[in-house]
Amino acid sequence: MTSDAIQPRRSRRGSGAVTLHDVAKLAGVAPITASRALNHPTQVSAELLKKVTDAVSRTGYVPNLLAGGLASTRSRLVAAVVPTISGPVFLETVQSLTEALAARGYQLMLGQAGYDGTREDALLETIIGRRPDGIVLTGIMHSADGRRKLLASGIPVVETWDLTPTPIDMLVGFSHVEVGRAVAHFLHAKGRRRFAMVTGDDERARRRLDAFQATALALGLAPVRVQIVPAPTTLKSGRSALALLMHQWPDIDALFCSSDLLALGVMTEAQASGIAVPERLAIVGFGDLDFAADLHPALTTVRINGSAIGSQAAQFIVDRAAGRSVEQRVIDIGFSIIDRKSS
Amino acid sequence: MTSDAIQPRRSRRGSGAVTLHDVAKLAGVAPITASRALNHPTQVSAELLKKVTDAVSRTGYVPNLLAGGLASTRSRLVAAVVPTISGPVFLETVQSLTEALAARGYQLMLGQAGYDGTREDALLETIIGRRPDGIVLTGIMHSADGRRKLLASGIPVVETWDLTPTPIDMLVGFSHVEVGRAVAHFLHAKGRRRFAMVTGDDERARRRLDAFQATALALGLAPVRVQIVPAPTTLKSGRSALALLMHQWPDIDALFCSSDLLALGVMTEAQASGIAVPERLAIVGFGDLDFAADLHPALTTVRINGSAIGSQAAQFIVDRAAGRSVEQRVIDIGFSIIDRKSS
DNA sequence: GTGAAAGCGCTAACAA
DNA sequence: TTGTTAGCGCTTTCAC
Repeated sequence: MTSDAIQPRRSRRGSGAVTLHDVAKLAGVAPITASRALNHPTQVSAELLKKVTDAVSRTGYVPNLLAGGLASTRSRLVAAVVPTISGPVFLETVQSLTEALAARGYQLMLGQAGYDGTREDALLETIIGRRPDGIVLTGIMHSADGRRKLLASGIPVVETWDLTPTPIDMLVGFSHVEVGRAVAHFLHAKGRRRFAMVTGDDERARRRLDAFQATALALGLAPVRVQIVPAPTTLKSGRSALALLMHQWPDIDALFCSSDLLALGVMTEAQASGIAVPERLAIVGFGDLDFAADLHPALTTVRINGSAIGSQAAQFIVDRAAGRSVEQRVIDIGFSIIDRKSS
Repeated sequence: MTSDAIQPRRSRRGSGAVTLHDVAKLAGVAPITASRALNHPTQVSAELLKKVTDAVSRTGYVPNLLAGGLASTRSRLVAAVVPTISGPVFLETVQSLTEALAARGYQLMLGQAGYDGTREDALLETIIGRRPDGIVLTGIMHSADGRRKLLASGIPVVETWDLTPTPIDMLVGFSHVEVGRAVAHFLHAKGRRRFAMVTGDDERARRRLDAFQATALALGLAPVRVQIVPAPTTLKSGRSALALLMHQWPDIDALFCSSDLLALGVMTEAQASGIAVPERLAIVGFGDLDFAADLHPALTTVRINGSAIGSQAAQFIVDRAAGRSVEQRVIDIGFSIIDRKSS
């Protein structure tokens, strides 16, 4: 297995893996020079560079990023916290974040906090312990204690998917209140008058609900009929929510769902029980997931540009790491209502 | 912000964060003793333990895991590689892996290799560079070069979601060939005779296809009609695949889809174009995603116990890290066909 | 049960 | 352009 040409150093400690010292020795240079050749190739002569890269490929050297991070206080690691990876809502954000970071030599580590926030503190501890160059928070968080820990850590933090009045550090999101308002106006303009909402039990969805209700009232409509379902939302809870709603208030004519998955459940139930969409009931989702455009009927939904959120968050962190001062710390990414057949 | 009681050490280098030295000084003990108190509380006196934990909470100390990992050659980090996190197939596995590892003090770092394997090498390099205590591979990988790198790194590797004849190290999966066979027999037993398959363009799905075809032939049936779609599979590609299939071979009576998402697309298209499911066309999916049971009609599908895969993979790695020798290195987790209304 | 010394593998700072 | 020195913050080894 191991080549006879290479004599691994033997010592009481250490992993036994090839180190920069081995590479340097083989190339006939000092360790720091090998380090420079690899990290700042422009600062060394072409000849030396070649000797070092040769030595690297001959030994199969893989830099120890733990050691590098410790010495340079730059781990090239960014942590992202999501409620759960099963929730498809943040996938687009995480995906674009991963790519934007990878392109700049950073790596993403994903943490799941759970919707209830139980693991939040333990998670923060392990995250901060890895000394990431940035932390991206999506859609949750905010025990006072968590805020304090983050602040104390001195690590750049980007909050996303919301606009809070008091951001910890940087922020890229949109207004959930505006979403609720806009959807109410949208449905009203379509001639709908008896609104209902199915919403997951999380804080942001509730803010959309509140604004949706208030706007309906302001428009002189009947009270919004509400069905709360546990987070994370599922197709199943959408189905049963519609069944309950139709049983209690058979005359509703428009339904705003707090996620596209709920909307899919609602549409499934509607189909199974012969409720015509959109004729009898207009349906609006939230998230504009992959499948929304291809449902039958195609789903009207609120689109959030998750990619933009991810790449902007990456930009924030990379700028900070480069020592550039970020003057615009809060970005409102907005949203749009995609008008399709279901409404 | 910062308490006046604590004087952070000033030096030319370092992050300025609270270190174990600071904690030790405040507690009036040697650094190594503070380290013991935190990592092996049973080895120190109760009195000393209290002094140290007090100092920790007063300073807000968060251990630097980079330094710890470097010194101990145990990073308490496990890397998982998936094709993409948008593919819902591996979510259950990743989720249970995360939880099983977190419960044992390990953290998961997620890497996306892409379905084409372009980023595979670069990804491996960064992963190995972090010196994880284990690497879990799901559903992809296997350039000869990648195998070599993994082998050379000496890091425990668990391959999942497949049974390969020549595993790199450890393996927990199931036979895709058996799946293809079983589904063919299942549909045959249901009285279906003219099979079709819609399948994503990835190697494992193709192996299921091959077995499905071969078994159909062995059963004396007509050739399986096949529609290949690009990976990752989507609802949309399911819709258009069914449209194409029905156009060319309107008499097919059973359709095996390589993912539940494809099946959902197929069912959507069937509904949109008035094809009765299961009367005229039986549909079988793969994955048993969350939503499968709640579709209308409920989706018959192949269930893989993703949680079991994840927790077994975690067990493998933790055992290895603890120095326990793993004698059973290959585990066949099996699969089952969940018989619902769509067939 | 507690501590001193040494070193994990790398890079910042300063020289030459 | 290259090298020397001294650490980054922690844990191992060995001694008391």
